[in-house]
Amino acid sequence: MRLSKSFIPTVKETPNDAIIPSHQLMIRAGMIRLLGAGIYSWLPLGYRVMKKVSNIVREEMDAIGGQEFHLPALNPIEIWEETGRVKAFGDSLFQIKNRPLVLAPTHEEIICWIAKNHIESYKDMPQIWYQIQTKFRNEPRPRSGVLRGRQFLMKDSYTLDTSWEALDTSYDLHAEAYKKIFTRCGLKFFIVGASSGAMGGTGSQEFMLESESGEDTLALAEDGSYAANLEIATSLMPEAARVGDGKAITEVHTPNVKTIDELAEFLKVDRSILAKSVVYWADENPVLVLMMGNDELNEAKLQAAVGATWVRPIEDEKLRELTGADGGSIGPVGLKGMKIIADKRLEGANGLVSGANKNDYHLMNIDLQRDCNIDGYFDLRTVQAGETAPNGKCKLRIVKGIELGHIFKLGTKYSDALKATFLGENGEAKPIIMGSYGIGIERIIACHIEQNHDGNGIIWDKAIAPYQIHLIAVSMKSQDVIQTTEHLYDEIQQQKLEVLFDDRQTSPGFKFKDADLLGMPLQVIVGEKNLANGNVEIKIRKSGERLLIPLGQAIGKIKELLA
RNA sequence: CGGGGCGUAGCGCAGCCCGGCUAGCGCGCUUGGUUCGGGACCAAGAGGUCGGGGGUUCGAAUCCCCCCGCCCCGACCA
Repeated sequence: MRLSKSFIPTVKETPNDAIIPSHQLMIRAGMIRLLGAGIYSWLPLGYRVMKKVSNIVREEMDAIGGQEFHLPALNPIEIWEETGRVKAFGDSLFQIKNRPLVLAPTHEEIICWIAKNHIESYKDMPQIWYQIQTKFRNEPRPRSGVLRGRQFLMKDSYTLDTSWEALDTSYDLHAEAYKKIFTRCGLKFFIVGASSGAMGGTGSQEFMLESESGEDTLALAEDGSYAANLEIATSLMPEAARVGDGKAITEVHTPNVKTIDELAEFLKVDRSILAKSVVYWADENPVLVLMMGNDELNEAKLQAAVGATWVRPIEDEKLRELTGADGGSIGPVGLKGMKIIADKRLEGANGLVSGANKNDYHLMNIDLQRDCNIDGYFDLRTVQAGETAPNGKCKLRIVKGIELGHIFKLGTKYSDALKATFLGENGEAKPIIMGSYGIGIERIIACHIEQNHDGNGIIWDKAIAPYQIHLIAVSMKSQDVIQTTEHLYDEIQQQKLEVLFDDRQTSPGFKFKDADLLGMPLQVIVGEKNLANGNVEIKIRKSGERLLIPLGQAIGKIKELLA
């Protein structure tokens, strides 16, 4: 492609609306343009990258036996109602105004619909079905360029299996394919255990990229032995021990003591014998949660523990109505009308201090076994940086991450809802066991730039670079330079290499800056002085290294460097 | 949806507080000329419903009210 004839609108100045490097550079390099919040046009240069990434994904999906579909983005709303997901997605599901249709945010329903109609026997499975298509979600707050958009390109695949064991195999195939995909795209990623959320199922993992711009929080063991989304992360923390032979409960007056820190200070005791009580709504039901000391409650864990579809802190007024006291004086002893659960660290503990359900009073020497009806102990605390990793050998660090992909053992949620069954060997009808696996194509691109750029621009990996070579005619005045670059341009194309040829009538500095901004792996620079000595220059974008090569050997060297 | 910021030429911004000549600057763009190894120089140009609507005023980019859009933080994110 000749730059003089191309539409690659580069921008010198950093756009005002872009904060993170990938977003700024995608705009500056003429890859994308904003149309509305979370809606982007992909311009030719960006679309080349999108196609390359899609092809890598396609190759690896095909390699594990995947079959590519092209599915409708317009879906009858009835199907979504059958699985209860019109309600589950809520406002983030786009609905069409003049027809009972929705814009598909994902495709479990449609896959399941096809399976229901055509998968009849255990002999028809396993199947791996995938698509690379645009999804629509009415995100309340799109952000960070293409990292979170309202319309985005996603690869999803779905596996259909006859048993949970077979699902494990399909799942593992995906995990391996995903590693290859992200590696081929030149990303430094890692895999974390993730929450299954309200989707049910037996497990899920996320492929994450460490980044300050990430929306997820992750706990990572320093020795690499453990990585988990903070929603499910655990650490080794001492549990409360049983002490002495149970003193009787005593009430103490604790005026104006509201927080755990104030309480510890007031009573001159260690935080570890304090049991913090918080009350949450869990699907319309109040639940009291006991945490040790100042341990922070993890709402995702709470939601999973109580099996709720949503949880949120209770309102102050309602709290008073249900317990007779305000937050800070709430406790588990004698509390009626709600479930009480506690963090594992408090399992069976005694000698504890908690609120008396009477403002400005606390109870001491509480024995959870003797004095309370605890409905269950769960891991409910939020892991903090510096805590001991589960293997006991190192510390955990907490980082931000961007989710690139998610693999999910779905189970029978959708096949049950849509009655997608098959006949087993003994003639019995059973629900199809499903898995679902997503990759954000645009996130791969943005993340690649996040990880591979410098002050001058993008640094593409050759696997997904829009072009391999950026050929620069330094001076458009010299006939020698023009003829040589024109000749090189032809030769490179004959070698089936992709080349962007800067044949514009503009100053050398302008061309060099654009070349660094656009970030092709190799720059082939033809200038008058070097050419007079029979040489051309090859600059390696990543290292900045410059090689002087005799003109006749240029093609060979280029091929060698790109091999 | 809560909090904050912004909206003036294609891009980046000044002007607004304290209303007043023809609304400015840099980059980019057009034409001519000079340049040609790190975003060149000279000259001449084109380009604006000052986000939209309403109001106050002799007079509004500027003050008041309503609306829209974009960005950031939070909530949310099968």
